Amino acid sequence: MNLKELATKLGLSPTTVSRALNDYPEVNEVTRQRVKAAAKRHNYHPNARAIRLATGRAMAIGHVIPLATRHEIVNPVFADFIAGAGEVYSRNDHDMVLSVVPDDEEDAAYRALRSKGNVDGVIVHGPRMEDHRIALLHEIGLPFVVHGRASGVTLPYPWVDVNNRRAFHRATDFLLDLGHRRIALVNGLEFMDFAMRRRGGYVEALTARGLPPDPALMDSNEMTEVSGYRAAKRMLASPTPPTAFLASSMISGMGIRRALEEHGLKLGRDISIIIHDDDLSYMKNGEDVPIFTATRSSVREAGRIAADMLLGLIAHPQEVPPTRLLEADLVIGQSTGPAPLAV
Amino acid sequence: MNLKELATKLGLSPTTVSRALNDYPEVNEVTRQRVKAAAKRHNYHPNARAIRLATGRAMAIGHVIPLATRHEIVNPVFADFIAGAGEVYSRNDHDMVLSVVPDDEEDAAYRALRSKGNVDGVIVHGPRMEDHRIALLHEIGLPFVVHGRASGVTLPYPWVDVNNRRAFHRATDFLLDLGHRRIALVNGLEFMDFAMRRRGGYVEALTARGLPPDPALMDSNEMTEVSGYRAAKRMLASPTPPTAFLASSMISGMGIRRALEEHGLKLGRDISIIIHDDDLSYMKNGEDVPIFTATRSSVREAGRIAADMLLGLIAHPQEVPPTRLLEADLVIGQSTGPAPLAV
DNA sequence: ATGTGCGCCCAAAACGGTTTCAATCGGATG
DNA sequence: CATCCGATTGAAACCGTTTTGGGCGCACAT
Repeated sequence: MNLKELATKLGLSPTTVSRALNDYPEVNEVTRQRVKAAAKRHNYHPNARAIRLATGRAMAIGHVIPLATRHEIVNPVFADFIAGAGEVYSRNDHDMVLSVVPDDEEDAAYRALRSKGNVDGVIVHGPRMEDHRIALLHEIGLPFVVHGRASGVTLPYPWVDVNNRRAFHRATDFLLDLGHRRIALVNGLEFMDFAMRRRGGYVEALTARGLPPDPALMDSNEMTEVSGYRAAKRMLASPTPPTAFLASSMISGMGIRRALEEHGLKLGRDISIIIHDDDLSYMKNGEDVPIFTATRSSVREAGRIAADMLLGLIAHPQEVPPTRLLEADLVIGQSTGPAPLAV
Repeated sequence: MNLKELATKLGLSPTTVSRALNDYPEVNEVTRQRVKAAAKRHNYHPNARAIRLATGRAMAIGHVIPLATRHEIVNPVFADFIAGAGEVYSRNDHDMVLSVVPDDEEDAAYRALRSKGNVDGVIVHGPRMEDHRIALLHEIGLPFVVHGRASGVTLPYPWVDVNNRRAFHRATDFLLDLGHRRIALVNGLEFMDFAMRRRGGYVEALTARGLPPDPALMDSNEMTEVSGYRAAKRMLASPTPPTAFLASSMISGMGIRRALEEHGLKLGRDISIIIHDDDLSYMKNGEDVPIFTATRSSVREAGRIAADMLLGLIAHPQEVPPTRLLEADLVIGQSTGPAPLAV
């Protein structure tokens, strides 16, 4: 059942039927109702491929997921971000198209999306410092929103980000207020912009209290259970081990906890942990009571906001790119306590 | 730059240019080279929307992700499955389109995908017992492959699944051989087909040794850290606690471990755990040495296989649907040991 | 010389919608 | 009564490909 068939069945022209269904004002209200009823009755759904060709719009948003050939890490927060963004797309009759490409083909993927025209815009994931994708997308003229920011990029661009710096500053302050002085940072890879900012907040808080940051207490790695475990193991083996950990993710936090347990250290009494909690649906930080004290910010909500922003940008291009900075909550759980008196 | 422009620039008809680029035999080899060179030089990429309309194929595969309105669990294995499938799609010039829809609109989403024609086929995720989606897809004539199986569905249908029953049978046997007699099962939700099969394997192994399954040792819940923790807490509070746990996922396993630690039980000595490990890229079960003894099967590889199967099915429809049963490895880690002598 | 067949290419018709431009009609205006 | 206008509708062009159905020229067999 296509438009032409429906039109003849109604004794109308395809033009009128199309206009009736798309709520154009110039069609008689009676006709419109008749058309809509017939469309429903005959279960007519306009062919998406034809619409896209005719309108020149893809009605789709792209997400390029680079598949790192070496470490092959699929970002764990990705699923939740996608879920949030996807909700918004569905509500607005847009498709979400994911391109999984080897990371050395990422630029080509953006160019292809643009020139083949199968998306109207893209979300940029996991920005790095000086991320070159922003300039690329500007150049090829593909609307986009960055999830995160890219320090060092001078062009203005639209983004949605968590205030990572402030979150980690607060978390560090919280530990300092509890008397901790040797606070370890188990961070993500620091060429990632968010990780750099977190480190910035941590260092800032320490130096504000006259404490020089200790390189031996700073780890930067992929945010996996194992690397959290290893970092903690290494630091705990030191003659002057930390009394508190600041971890970049729930998963690293679990690795740290495993290391602590092997050392017979009781969480919240002998040693403290604060994590950053992306509020992942499959990895809740406890239900009623949080497992870890945490800085929390829902990545799913970030997905919704970014998707909304991008659709808005496509519909009404702005001269000055919109931005949105989300603040993380500090939730107090059972993983933090006063610093033990002796080292 | 579109086909027509390229054609006039070459002094050829669009027909010939199209044929040259698509490697039709009836075009002169010299002409073909000339066309291809020009296409590359002018950076010509055929418009995907036009191709789709003209060919009637969407060159895209759909994945419908129901967004449970109540518990809102985004399946943690989903990201890795998608990554695997996405690799295959990219290699075959297909798009992957994700539809995130409220779960009561899932059927409508499949119908819409079909009638609007924006995908050529779909992957069905998370099949349940008697899953009605299989009949639905048959009815509307949309090619599909199920990731998992649906017991009780009599229609033949294509699927890719892990041998969950055998995996859990083997794991249970392994624990029995170590002398464990009170083995707990911390399972996923048992209306899910995979969970049912796992329970089947577990019960089978127990009864084969004359041990009646104890309902108090069987938990069925969402596979989160918290629910693993709770199940373990509850069971450990019993006067006759288990000496071993069988967990449906890495994440539940971590929750169980947290409970054990609170009870001061040493993993691998006082108590054993075997998990099922989907080999998620962001949640490796250790690197050199496994954290948990586990039944392991890469969900990412399953994604690749399912995608391949679906593309094949679309290109060459089969009368008898292909199926693929993957066997899980049993990898021995440090979380298992002989049953303690006293209860 | 006359078909015949093949190699190569093109004009035009799809594909299924949207959009531009024009037409019709009844009623209001002057 | 002629004209103009707003309300409706339709014919046809268009979006950018693929595909159908020739067409032309040349070699080869008859």
